[in-house]
Amino acid sequence: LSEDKESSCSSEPSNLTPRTFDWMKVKRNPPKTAKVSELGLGAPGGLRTNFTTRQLTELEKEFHFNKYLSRARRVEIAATLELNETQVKIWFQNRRMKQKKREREGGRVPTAPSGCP
Amino acid sequence: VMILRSRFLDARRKRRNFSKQATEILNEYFYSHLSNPYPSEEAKEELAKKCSITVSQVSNWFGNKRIRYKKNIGKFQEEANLYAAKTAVTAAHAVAAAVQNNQTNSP
DNA sequence: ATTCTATGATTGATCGGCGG
DNA sequence: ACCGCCGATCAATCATAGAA
Repeated sequence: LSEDKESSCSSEPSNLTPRTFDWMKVKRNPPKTAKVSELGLGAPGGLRTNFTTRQLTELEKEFHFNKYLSRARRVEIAATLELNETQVKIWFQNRRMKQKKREREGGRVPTAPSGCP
Repeated sequence: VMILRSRFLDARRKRRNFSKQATEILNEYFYSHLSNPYPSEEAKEELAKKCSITVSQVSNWFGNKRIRYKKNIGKFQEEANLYAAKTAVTAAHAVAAAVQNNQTNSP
């Protein structure tokens, strides 16, 4: 069961070993959203739900109003958009991360190496 | 029908491939750290500077590289050997230089 | 010009850690 | 023990650039 972890620095470059390290074995558990066991639907478990434009628009509107959601508001939004509270919660988390990312390195081009014809 | 796919105006529409040397630098790091290709924030910043790209782009590159590498290790075998040899040569030169320097300094 | 593949970016959701 | 958040990452997908 236990595999060797890592061997620091290799002193021999002739190591053509296609060794498989732990990070290559990492597997994520399938999404818990919409499982087959609940309703007799053809929707297989473990699918990345595609948000509709309407849902995204509403979420975006709400985000502009509040960056963080209260429990009550979350329940409300989830019901309106037909989503789980978890999905709404996660959407807001990801949205906040996205916001921060854009603020940090938003308006800037590292350099302008390529010409502009 | 054609409705429902409007991820309209995503930034990914205009995508520019990284320069050859940037990809070179990123691959060198990736393959010389194949046992754990997860650069720290500091390392990402350094790579970003050397490649003239943003830290996010460095993160994207490693994210894509890791996933695609493990998805099909065989497809990257050549590339892996190529960079392994390259770093080996670099290391050899470094050692040679050190030896030379050592001899001229302390007889 | 058309088809297929390589690749950068996006994003819903997971993992591990932290604090309340 | 439970829950939400953060930061990083995963994994699947999108859309385009480039090769065939």
